Amino acid sequence: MKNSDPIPAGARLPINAAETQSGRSVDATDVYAQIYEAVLDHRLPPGTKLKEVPLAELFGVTRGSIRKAFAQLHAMNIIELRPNRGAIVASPSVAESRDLFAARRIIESSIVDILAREITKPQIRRLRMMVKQEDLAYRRGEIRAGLKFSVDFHRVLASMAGNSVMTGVLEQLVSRTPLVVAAYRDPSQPNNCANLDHAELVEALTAHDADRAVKAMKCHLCNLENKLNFANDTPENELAMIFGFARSAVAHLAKHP
Amino acid sequence: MKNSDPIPAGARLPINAAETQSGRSVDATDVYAQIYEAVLDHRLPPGTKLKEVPLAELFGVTRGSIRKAFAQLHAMNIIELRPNRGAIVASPSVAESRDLFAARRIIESSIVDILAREITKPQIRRLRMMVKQEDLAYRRGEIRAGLKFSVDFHRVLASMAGNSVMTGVLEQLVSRTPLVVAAYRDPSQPNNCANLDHAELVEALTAHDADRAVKAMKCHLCNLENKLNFANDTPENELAMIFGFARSAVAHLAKHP
DNA sequence: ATGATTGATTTTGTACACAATTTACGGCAA
DNA sequence: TTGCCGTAAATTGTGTACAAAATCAATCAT
Repeated sequence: MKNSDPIPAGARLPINAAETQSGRSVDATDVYAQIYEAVLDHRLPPGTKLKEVPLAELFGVTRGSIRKAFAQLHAMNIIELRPNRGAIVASPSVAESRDLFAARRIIESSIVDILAREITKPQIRRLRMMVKQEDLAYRRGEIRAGLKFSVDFHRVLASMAGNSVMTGVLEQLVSRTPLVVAAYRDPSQPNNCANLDHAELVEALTAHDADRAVKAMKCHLCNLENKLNFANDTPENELAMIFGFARSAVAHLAKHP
Repeated sequence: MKNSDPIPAGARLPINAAETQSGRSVDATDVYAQIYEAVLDHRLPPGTKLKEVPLAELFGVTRGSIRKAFAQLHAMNIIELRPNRGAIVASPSVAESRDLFAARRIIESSIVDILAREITKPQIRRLRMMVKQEDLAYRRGEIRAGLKFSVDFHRVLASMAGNSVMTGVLEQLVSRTPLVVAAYRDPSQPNNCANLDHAELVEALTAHDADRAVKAMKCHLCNLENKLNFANDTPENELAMIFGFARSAVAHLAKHP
C-alpha cells in the first residue's frame, strides 16, 4: 500500500472508469457534476485532498479536464485551490457557515416575498409535487434522493421569482450549504431535512400571504442552522471533541488522515 | 492590415509588454485584473472579442495563463466563453440588466439596514473620506478614478456589514454593473455617478436611521438604472438606433465589426 | 524520544506541439 | 449583384513532456 488513496475507501465516486460501455465520453463538465454530487451527499467530506492524476485516471480524462473542473468548483467555493499544494474540499469556518445562513435568510426571504404576490396555480402545483416527492424519498429511507429534492426545492423557488441574477446568486449559496452541513452535522440529530417546513411554506404561498411565507422561510433556515453543531471550530475533528477544546493547531492532524 | 486587431485601437490596454523593466512577472491573476479594469472603465466594450494569442503576447504570458484568467472572468459573468469560438466581453440583455439592479436593491438594502444599526464612528469616518475622494475625482474631471471610487464605495459598505458571504455576493453584482452601464449608457446623461446619493446615504447611516438609509440606497440604485437607456435591445448598436427598431438579427452585425 | 536535515518520490505547474474547429476569402454559378 | 461552395488561414482545444515545488521517509544529531 505505497500510494494511499486520498479519497476515503468505501466512499468511492460512482464512476465506472469512463466511456466504457455507455459510449458517451466524459468531459470537464461531467467531472464538475460528479465531484459536486459527491460533496453534496457527503461522500467527499470537507478537507479531502483531490489529487489530479488519480481523478484523471478514474474519470478517464486528462489532467487538463480535471483542472478545468477544479476551477469551476473553486468559483463556487466548493473546493479550495492552494498554489502548488493541490485542491481540497473546502471546510467552511463557523463564521463563514453562519454568514452563509444569514445570507440565505436575507435572499430567500426576498424571493418568497416576491413570489407570494405573483405565484401562479401551475407553480403551486409544481411546488406541491416537489414537496411530495421529497417526502416520499425520505419515507423510503432514500436520504440522498431526499436531500437532492430538498435542495432543488430552494432552487426552483428562486427561479420562480423570475430574477435570473438572484437565481444565480442563490444557486451559489445553495451549492455551498451541503458542505456546511457535512462539516458541522450533529450525528445526534435526524436528517430528514425539515420537510414540514417546505410544506408550510407552500401553504403560505398558496394563500398569497407574504409575511407568513417570509416567516416560514426564515424559520426553515434557522431550523436547519440550529440542527448543526458549531461547538467545535474544527469540523469532522474527533480529537477536538474528545478533548473538549477546539484548536486549529491540532485540527489539521485529523483532517488529513 | 491583414490581421485586424480585435481590441479597438485607441482603447488599448495599459500594459507595456510584460515584465520589461519592472522586474515583476505577470501571471493569470494580473491578467484578470487588467482585463477587468479595462471592462470597468469601458475601454473594452461589450461584444469585444478577446483572442488568446494577441493577449498572451501583449501580457508576455502563455496562452494557458490567459485561459485561466478567462475562466475566472467567466465565473464573474464578465466575459462569455463560447466553445470553439473564443471569448467575448459579455453583453448583458435588458432583462438581465434590470434583474441585476433589482438584485442589488434587495441585497444592498439589507446591507445598509444591518449597517445602520451597528456602524461605528471610525467606519463613518472612512465612508466620509471615500465620498470626499470620489467627489474630488469627479470635480477634477478624472472620470475613471471617480468611477472606481464609486464602485469601491459599495464594496466597502458591504464589507462593513461583516458578512463575508454577502460581501462576496455583492462583489459579483458590483463587478457586473459597469458592464451594464457600458452597454446601455445614455450619452446624453452626465456621468458624475450620483455622488450626492452616497453622501445622503452616509448621513442616514450616521444618524443610525435604518429606514432612511434603505430608502437612500434604493433611490441611489434606481437613479443609476434610470440613467440608462434600455430603449434598444442591442447595446452599442448605432444601426438599430438609427433605424428606430432593435432587432437581434441585425444586432450582431454591428457588435462584431 | 524529539527535532532537524537531506534525498527520493510524489504532485502540481507550464510550455509546446499538434489536432479539431471555425472563420475568412475567392471563385463560380444563378 | 447575390448566394453557395471549397479551400486556406486563423483560432481554439487538448495531450504530452518536462520543470518546479512540496511531501514523505529515513537518517542523524541532540
